[in-house]
Amino acid sequence: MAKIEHIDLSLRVYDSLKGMILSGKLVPGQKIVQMKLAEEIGVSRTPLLKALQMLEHELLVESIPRRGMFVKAMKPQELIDAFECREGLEGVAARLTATKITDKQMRKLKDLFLPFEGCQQDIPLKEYMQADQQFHKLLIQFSQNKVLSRIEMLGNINVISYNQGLIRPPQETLPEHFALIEAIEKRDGDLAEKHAKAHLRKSRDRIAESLRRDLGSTG
Amino acid sequence: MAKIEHIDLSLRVYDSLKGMILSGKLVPGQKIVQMKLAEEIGVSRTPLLKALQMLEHELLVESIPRRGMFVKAMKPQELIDAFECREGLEGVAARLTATKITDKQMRKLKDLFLPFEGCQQDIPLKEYMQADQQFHKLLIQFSQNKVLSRIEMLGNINVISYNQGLIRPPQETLPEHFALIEAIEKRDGDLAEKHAKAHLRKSRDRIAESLRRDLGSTG
DNA sequence: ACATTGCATTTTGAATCCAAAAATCAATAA
DNA sequence: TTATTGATTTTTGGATTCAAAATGCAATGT
Repeated sequence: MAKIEHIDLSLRVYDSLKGMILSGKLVPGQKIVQMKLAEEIGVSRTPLLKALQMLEHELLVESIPRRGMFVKAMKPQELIDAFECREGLEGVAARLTATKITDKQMRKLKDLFLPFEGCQQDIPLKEYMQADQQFHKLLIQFSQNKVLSRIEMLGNINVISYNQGLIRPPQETLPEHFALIEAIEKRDGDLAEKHAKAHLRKSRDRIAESLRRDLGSTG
Repeated sequence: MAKIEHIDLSLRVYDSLKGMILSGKLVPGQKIVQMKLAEEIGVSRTPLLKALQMLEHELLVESIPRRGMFVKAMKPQELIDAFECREGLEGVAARLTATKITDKQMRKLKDLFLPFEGCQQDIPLKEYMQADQQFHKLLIQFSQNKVLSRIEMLGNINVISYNQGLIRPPQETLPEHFALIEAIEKRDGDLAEKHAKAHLRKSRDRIAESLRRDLGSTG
């Protein structure tokens, strides 16, 4: 007999909300009035609140006690902070993955960027971003480190950067991805960590640069 | 006029519960019956649940949907995973701190281990552990990375290891702390990261070793 | 004795209710 | 006109209630 999945309401609300935020349907900075949103989704405040708390840990929602919850508007400095964390964590992930990865998993990693291998100039941004996203996700998954997998924040940083127009061009990052993949294929943990960190370091620098420009123009 | 602090009930419950868990008053593996515990603390299930969810993110509580919440009993492998994460994150923290630390903060770091400088053999374990704990906390604080500071899990790993008797002797780790402090004082980010990572690496190895012994005897 | 079924109890997840804090807005004073 | 005060409404945090799932247990059959 078929096993019926009783998925918690809060999880469904979580998925739905996360989609709304990442897609921009809920705009950054916007106040979330619990009763209104709950009604809109068609649930009570209880599961909504639980979902919001989850999203808070993912840097997608910000809570100010006794004031309310807001769709998080990440400022450049905080994005930089997040990239610094990723640098440490994905460095670890790359090292671990390099020592543990199976051939089948390796295949999966490599396939991700195959569609873009030929094109020299016109890589479709959105598709590339999704591949990038998936790549980093798999890197962590293949590391088999359960604690690492639970640091949810990691997965959103790319989309947030993308939404803010703060990403480097694919022509620049694609070779970096290939370099990392190559190091992993060689099962060279040290080198994999080095490439992963350098990759994220450069993305961080890109944001830091635009932060300096902003400060220069406004302050 | 004095500003009255309206601290949320859930935060008070959180503090109280965290103390109970870390001190061992709530024993690992034990099921948490929400109604019973709420009654014991003298609140309703609402703020208790919020506190429990916070503690889940800190690896102190485990939730199994539709089954209940349990005081987390961390298995060696998970502890190893956590140390691997710390290795990445505190490596970053050490590097950042080395570039940003003020003289006053430097003083604070150095003072932590002064009480143990003289003693060759009989360093009081508990006090040393607390200094260690505080040291790693300050390292992250001084890095001024807000995202890093929010990864709450980091703070508990030391106490958990201590509770499980899985720590190296102070005679071994004290020099490592001094080496890290020295690198920071020289404002040498690279070296600070190297020392921080090596320090945690060794602690991880210590746990991995005991895991191998366990497996050897039971499997 | 041991496994299986069905019933009663407990406990979780979700909805609702309530009080206190915060936001809104109009009336008043500077 | 711009602040300030105070009443009104809204919204949050917490308590309570309710339904459905999980657990425990006893009765039954093998």
